Amino acid sequence: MSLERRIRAEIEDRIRSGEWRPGHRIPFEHELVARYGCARATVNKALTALSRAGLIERRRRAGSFVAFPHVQSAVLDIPDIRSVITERGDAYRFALLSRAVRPRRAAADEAPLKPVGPMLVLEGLHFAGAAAFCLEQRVIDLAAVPEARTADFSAMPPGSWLLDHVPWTEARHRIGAANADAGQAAHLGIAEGAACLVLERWTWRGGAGVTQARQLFPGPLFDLVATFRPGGA
Amino acid sequence: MSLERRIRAEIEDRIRSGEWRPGHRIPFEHELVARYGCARATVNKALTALSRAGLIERRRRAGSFVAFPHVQSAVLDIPDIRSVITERGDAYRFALLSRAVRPRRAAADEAPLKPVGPMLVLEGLHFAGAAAFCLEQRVIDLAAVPEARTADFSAMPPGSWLLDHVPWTEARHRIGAANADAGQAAHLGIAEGAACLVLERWTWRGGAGVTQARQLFPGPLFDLVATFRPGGA
DNA sequence: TAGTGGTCTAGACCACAGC
DNA sequence: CTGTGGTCTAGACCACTAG
Repeated sequence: MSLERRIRAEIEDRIRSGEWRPGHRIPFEHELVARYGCARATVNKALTALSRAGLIERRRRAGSFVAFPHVQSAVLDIPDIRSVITERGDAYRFALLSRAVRPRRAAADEAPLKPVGPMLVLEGLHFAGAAAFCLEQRVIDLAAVPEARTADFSAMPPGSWLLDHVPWTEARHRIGAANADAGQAAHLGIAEGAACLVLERWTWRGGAGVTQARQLFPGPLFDLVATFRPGGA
Repeated sequence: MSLERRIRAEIEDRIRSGEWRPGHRIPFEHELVARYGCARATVNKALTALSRAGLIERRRRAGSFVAFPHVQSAVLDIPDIRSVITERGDAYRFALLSRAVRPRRAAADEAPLKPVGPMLVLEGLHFAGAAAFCLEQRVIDLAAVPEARTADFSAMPPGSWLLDHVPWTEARHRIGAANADAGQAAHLGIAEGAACLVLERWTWRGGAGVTQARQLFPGPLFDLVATFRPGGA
């Protein structure tokens, strides 16, 4: 453990424990330098990291203060489906349901994918053990990824294949809820109309749209992840 | 713009543009020191920041490399409801629907709130203009926040009130989907059974549970936010 | 074993916000 | 003004690891 991490951890503990409440002024850099007997750069690095994490606010001439959690903002970590399943101890499997090549993109929901060329349209199921975990509908721009036309998606999920072949540089996400239609419900083994969590993802590479994925997770509550971020903007 | 930010931005641009593909070795620190004519600490700070952001991976004796987006992980930013609404240009309003004090916590869904004392149970609606935007059901531990017993929640959302009175130090979130029941549907002005996005939040202060909130957003697709994070774990 | 990144030092100058 | 944090320098030693 580096000294910088130790300084950071000790201050973070005092904040999280409530010993230093929001608004409390934490020691000046030169005071911490004296306390730890180190250079100011080391103390500064620790405090800068705490500031980036939103735990403290720093003001010139005034000092550093425990941040007020002004905004109820938080960050949800969306992990990879495969790792979610395997880390729960279940066996992961992907099954392709359908595959088609469409001459061009549909207008509505694929708007972020700019090119108007042939599109590969896939539908598949992610399994956790024997149970369906996620229904995935995916569109791949064949102009951006011509190799996808001959790729074998029968066992390998398209997301993983794409990662290996066309590393993305940018992604956007949308999250929401939708009632499962009859076909989706049958695939997922749930009742028609049951609420599903919907995760949509668009992926670009160097400004060019690569793929769009729409993933349905059967509810009622999908435990994603929890991350902590106080302060915020 | 500091020199460190400039170095970081220039490298980040080359990665995001696709000029430096995943696996590409970026210049050694001493090469960047020569290129920018600065100290190694400055270059190191820039590269360390890129490494933290997941854009590059650093290996001793080998160098720094553009990271492979191994994991399809991403981060969803969950903003404050009020700011979401006002930033869309709508007027924000909160209306309290019900208020009650329950002798102790219910067993099931409030498990993370450890204390078994009296609980304040609130239900309210967040409005965007005239339309219901979010139905909130909240439980406040009166042992942790005794002032809440006499607080006026008729217009001020409990989340904001709590922020002012009991700044939290830790929060956990869960996200999912649920079918609106008859009562919820009526409040939200949607059909019974319509899929809603559900956001659950537990808040602690110094290890003691403070409050639990369950928020229903009418679907179909709630545009939360999109953040980018390549690499990942 | 040689060269990389990880960390730290003991200074320095500056911008800026409180006093 | 004065003192804080923001940034940078020109070194240094060390741990690790790839060759």
